[in-house]
Amino acid sequence: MHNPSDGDVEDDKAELMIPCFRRNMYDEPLTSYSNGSIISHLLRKTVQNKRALDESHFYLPTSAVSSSTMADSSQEDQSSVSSKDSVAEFASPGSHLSNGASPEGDRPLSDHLQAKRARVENIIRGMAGSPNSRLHGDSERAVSDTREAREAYRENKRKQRLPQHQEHSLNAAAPANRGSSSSSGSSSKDEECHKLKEQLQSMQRLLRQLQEKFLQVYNQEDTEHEDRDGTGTASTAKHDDTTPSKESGFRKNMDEELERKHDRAKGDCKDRVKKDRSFLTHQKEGKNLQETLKHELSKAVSESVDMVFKKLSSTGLNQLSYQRMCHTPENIDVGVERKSQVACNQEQSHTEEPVKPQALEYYESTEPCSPEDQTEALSLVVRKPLLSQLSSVTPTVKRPYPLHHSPFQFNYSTPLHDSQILEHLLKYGPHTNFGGLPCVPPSMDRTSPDSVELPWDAIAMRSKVTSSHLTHHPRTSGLGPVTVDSLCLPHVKMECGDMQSLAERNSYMSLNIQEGLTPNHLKKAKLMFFYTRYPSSNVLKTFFPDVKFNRCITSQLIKWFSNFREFYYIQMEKFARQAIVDGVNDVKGMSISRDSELFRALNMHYNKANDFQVPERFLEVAEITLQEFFNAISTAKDSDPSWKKAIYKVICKLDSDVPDEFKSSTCL
DNA sequence: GAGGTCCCTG
DNA sequence: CAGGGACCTC
Repeated sequence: MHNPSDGDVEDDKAELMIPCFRRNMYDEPLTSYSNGSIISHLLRKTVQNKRALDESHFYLPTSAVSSSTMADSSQEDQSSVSSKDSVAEFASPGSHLSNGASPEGDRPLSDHLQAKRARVENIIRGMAGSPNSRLHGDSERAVSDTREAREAYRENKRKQRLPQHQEHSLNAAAPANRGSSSSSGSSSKDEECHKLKEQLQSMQRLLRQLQEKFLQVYNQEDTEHEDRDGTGTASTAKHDDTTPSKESGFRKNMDEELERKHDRAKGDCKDRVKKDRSFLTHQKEGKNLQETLKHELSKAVSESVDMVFKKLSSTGLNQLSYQRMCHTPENIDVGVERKSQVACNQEQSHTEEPVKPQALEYYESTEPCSPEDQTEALSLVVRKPLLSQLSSVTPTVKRPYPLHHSPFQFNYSTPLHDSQILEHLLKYGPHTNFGGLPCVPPSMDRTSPDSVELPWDAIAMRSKVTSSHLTHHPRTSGLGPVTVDSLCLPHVKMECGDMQSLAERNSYMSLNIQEGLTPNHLKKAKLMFFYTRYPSSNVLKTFFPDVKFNRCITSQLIKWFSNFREFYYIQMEKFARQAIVDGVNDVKGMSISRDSELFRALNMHYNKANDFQVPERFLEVAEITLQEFFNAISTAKDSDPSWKKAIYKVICKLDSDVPDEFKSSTCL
């Protein structure tokens, strides 16, 4: 495409860079928004401009350049690369102006130089120009490709330019402002634009200062490294390409443009540069300064972009975006907190000046609305339980997790919603569990799709916890303050009044007449295993008060725990050996968390319904056990037939007290 | 010998 | 998980 003008580029290098510079600065980013035709169009324009200038066909006055009016008819045929087109292209704007620049040849050569100067001035003014005209003008580009091409052409004639991405943002943000550059939006918009403009101007001033210093250094080195410009540009562009953000394109273009500016300025400011050279006598210093300036320059550009973006994000874009979010809150992963915050944002949206970029704040901040406000705003009963769960389970960790994953992780202080209790009371009934163990009977229907799968008694227990045993087991799960302890049904009995009394009677009626052990007893025994691995007969008698103990029953209970231990130790040995096979060298690597496979295996065995919050102490004991096995096996002690006995001896000392709740006769 | 545990088997 | 035998401790 450059072939037509390859031969005569050199003379007007400075000017020729100007259109390129402008495109890179403002127009090229547009291509990233999908319009390839604009690229080719602009490239053609570059060639045409070159030719027009080289041939000194005419002088394009500043006033003409600043004009945004142009006959569409002259733009329709821009696609063809011909001198004729270029003439028409430049002639048209002029012909529409009062001074009516002549198309051909009657322009003296001195005017050419004047034109150069005017264009340079235009560029400089363009950097400090108001974004308004561009904002409005560019918004038209989205209409159609043809329209965009025209508009791009038109833009090419304008002085005022704003970084493309910025305009793009405003485009998306304020479609209502689309229209001619002269049309004004609301007064607040203008204010915003004005502020933006000022900000941009200040940044541009800074940029120019840096640029000048940059040029000094570059020109100082110029004599030694003639080809440095190319590599410098390439490296700069390469550097910026590594930035994956949307800004990178802009920054890249800015840098490229600055490089070109530097070239241009080399031509324009040679005198000044020569003077400057005399001050830069030390190459090394110059290099350092160069690097510093490069850094400063890119930083300034980056900051400028950030500031503009920040500013823009606080204007129409976010008004619209968060309003959209407000209207479709379900599109977001919302807890009720967020929903309520939407309500707050909606309130705020009525004000004309959102102070912060709310689209961002929407996700980051939870402050704007107080919990009281949330409650007030959310009158739906359905949501309230969710709200209370989210806000009270782990106030500091705002992680809404499904209830059915950890049904017992409730805060003691959590007020249980009446409808929730009622729902479960109706669903399961008090008899379901009150007559049995604190845990859910195997036969219990737990397949309810309802998120609250825990038995009603467990729910009821949440609201009131007695808890002497809390002092015994202060450590709780990391997920919630409720320990396994609160799970036990006895809480209900002790604190739930009539209903609990009913359950108690039921319990006695159903269990006291039984002489044998029931599945509920077995389940209770398994849960007790989390606290004690070696319960004495007395302990068993204490915690199974509803069992008529005889030798057989005692033996059976003891046998149960023996079996529990067996499984426990088998698992420990298995995992310890596996760890050794896997190359674990240090016993410190043998830890057990609730995510551990070993824990899951144990939990599956002793807490199959997973409706019991395993006490942290059990994890500790299990970890110690595992480490004991690990040490014994890794030191080949397992060659001794009775090598496990030493381990048993250690573990049996780690028993904890079983929570008093297990003693309750209503438990069994 | 009673009580308890471990180990094996089904 | 139960049954049963071997073994240990008191």
